[in-house]
Amino acid sequence: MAKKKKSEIEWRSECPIASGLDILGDKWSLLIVRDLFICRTRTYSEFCESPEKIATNILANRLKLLTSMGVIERVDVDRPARNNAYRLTKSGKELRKVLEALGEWSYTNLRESHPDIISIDTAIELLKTSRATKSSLNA
Amino acid sequence: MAKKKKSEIEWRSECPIASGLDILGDKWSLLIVRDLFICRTRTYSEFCESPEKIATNILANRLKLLTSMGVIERVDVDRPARNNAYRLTKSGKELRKVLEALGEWSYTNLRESHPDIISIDTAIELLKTSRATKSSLNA
DNA sequence: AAAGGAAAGTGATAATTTGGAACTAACCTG
DNA sequence: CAGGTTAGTTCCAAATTATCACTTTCCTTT
Repeated sequence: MAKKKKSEIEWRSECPIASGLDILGDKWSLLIVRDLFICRTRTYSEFCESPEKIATNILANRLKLLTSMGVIERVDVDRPARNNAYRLTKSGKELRKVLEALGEWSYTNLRESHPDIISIDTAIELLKTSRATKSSLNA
Repeated sequence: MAKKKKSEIEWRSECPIASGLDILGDKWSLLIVRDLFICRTRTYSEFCESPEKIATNILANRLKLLTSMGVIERVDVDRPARNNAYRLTKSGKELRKVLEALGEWSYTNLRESHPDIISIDTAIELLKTSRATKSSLNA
């Protein structure tokens, strides 16, 4: 295995929930993971097109962090960045239950304050079809 | 039902995952929820004593936000703040699956970068016994 | 082989949020 | 009714996020 610098993370405690939040506890990281669940692979510019409109520097920062933590990886590890999409690792795929539980909670509990909220299944459909072009193919 | 100002939240999209993160997507909110799952009720100063050491201004801010979103509430709605603990609402209790999934993921996937991480069950034991005093009683 | 274009980032700077510490207000309690 | 506790606020410095222009690389086209 090649060298990977794991973690400049400052773990706040030994608690697994706190530690998960040390990595994933922000508004963007799990959205990157969500996109990869839905589309399997995703290029840099495709991430930028998701409806939440992540800033490019934050995207670059999160992709680096998630890669260093082994949650995502390049589809083609040692080929140039251009059109070299990202995908979930085994570890990343294991986040499925977290995303499903969060999405389900939000759909049933936030509707009053956020009337336009849609179900996970609808969200998946939307994200998939909005960009059903190349990256869904090279999976 | 009395007036509650729901949400000054800016929803980034209609996606339930993104919307959940609009509220809970930070390093602290779910830790407050975690504490309440473990201890059932929790006072302001007890939250401050949790091992991650949240700053008091952020705590106040998050308690206000989670209350306004109906995730937590005062145990004794119309009595003075002093010793008036917080607890989960029905909505808040439904976050259990999110926390469990996150904790499980972290325990199995972060151990390499965070060797001291402990299991959820151990974390629960620790938090419970570290402050098994009053607030676990008035539940 | 050079020109052009698009994709993947970087960098500069402004706005917002966080974190730490001290401070205040309200209330029990003796 | 004095003193200590508890639940916050306020202030300010530091870190993070957002906006947006810029650079670089490499792929295609001629």
